[in-house]
Amino acid sequence: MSTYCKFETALDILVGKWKPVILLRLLANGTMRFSELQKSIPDITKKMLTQQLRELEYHDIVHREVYPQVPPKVEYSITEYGKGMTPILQAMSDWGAAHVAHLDELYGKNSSEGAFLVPVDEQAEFD
Amino acid sequence: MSTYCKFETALDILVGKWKPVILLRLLANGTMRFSELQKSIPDITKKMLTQQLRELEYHDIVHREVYPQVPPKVEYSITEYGKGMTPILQAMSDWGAAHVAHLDELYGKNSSEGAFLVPVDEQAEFD
DNA sequence: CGGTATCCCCGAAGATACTG
DNA sequence: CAGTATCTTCGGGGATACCG
Repeated sequence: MSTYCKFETALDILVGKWKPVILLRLLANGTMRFSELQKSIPDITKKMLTQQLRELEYHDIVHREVYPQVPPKVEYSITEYGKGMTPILQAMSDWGAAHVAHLDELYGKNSSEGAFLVPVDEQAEFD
Repeated sequence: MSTYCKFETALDILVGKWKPVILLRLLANGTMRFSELQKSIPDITKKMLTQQLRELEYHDIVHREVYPQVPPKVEYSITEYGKGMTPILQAMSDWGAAHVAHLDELYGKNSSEGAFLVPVDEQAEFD
């Protein structure tokens, strides 16, 4: 379990191809159904969405509310504890943005060629 | 290049199995030779060490100083720009530590069974 | 609708050997 | 000493099918 560095613990929560996106969606939209999440993240598979959500749930970052009815309905949201992450998330986001600028400065903007194909549509925060 | 989330940029720099450890070593010790780094991180291979260092160098986080002599001598250190990361690193570390406590609270300390086999030896900061 | 269960692939990381 | 070069392994993640 290589526990000689507590800050890798923080990383573990953000790592996994989809966790950042999921977190961002939930923070922006508040409460979302499984299918809403899936629609809002075009390329994710059910398997991945489920898996990442379960990990976030284990860490008490995401809350999973099951409505026992047919057809099933499951809603996800950020826990109160999870909201405590926002400052760090925000800090990382800000630093990331600044860093992109720094890289541009160092290597020139041409390095970001065809990027921004994704239209920035509905990102409420942390872009 | 999936650039719809600038904070993944921040993650990229910390991700990679060894980047956190390397960063911590360099922050703690200031300037280190390649071999010093390798010795201080027992399980890393030359290949991995080189690769991760190069990526950090590209991002202007780590400085690489080559002394043209035989046998070669190469020293690595954190750049001034790189030092600007410390607040976030510190924040993540703190949050990580708190989170470990939170998990203990939720699931009990027994979940950390055999951990801490590594003797905590020389971690100057961010533990 | 909100998931599991399987199978499979590819790229990150390990092992080993060689070099200026 | 500080790396490359090459080969191999391993598991995260994708595709697809099925289920309560």
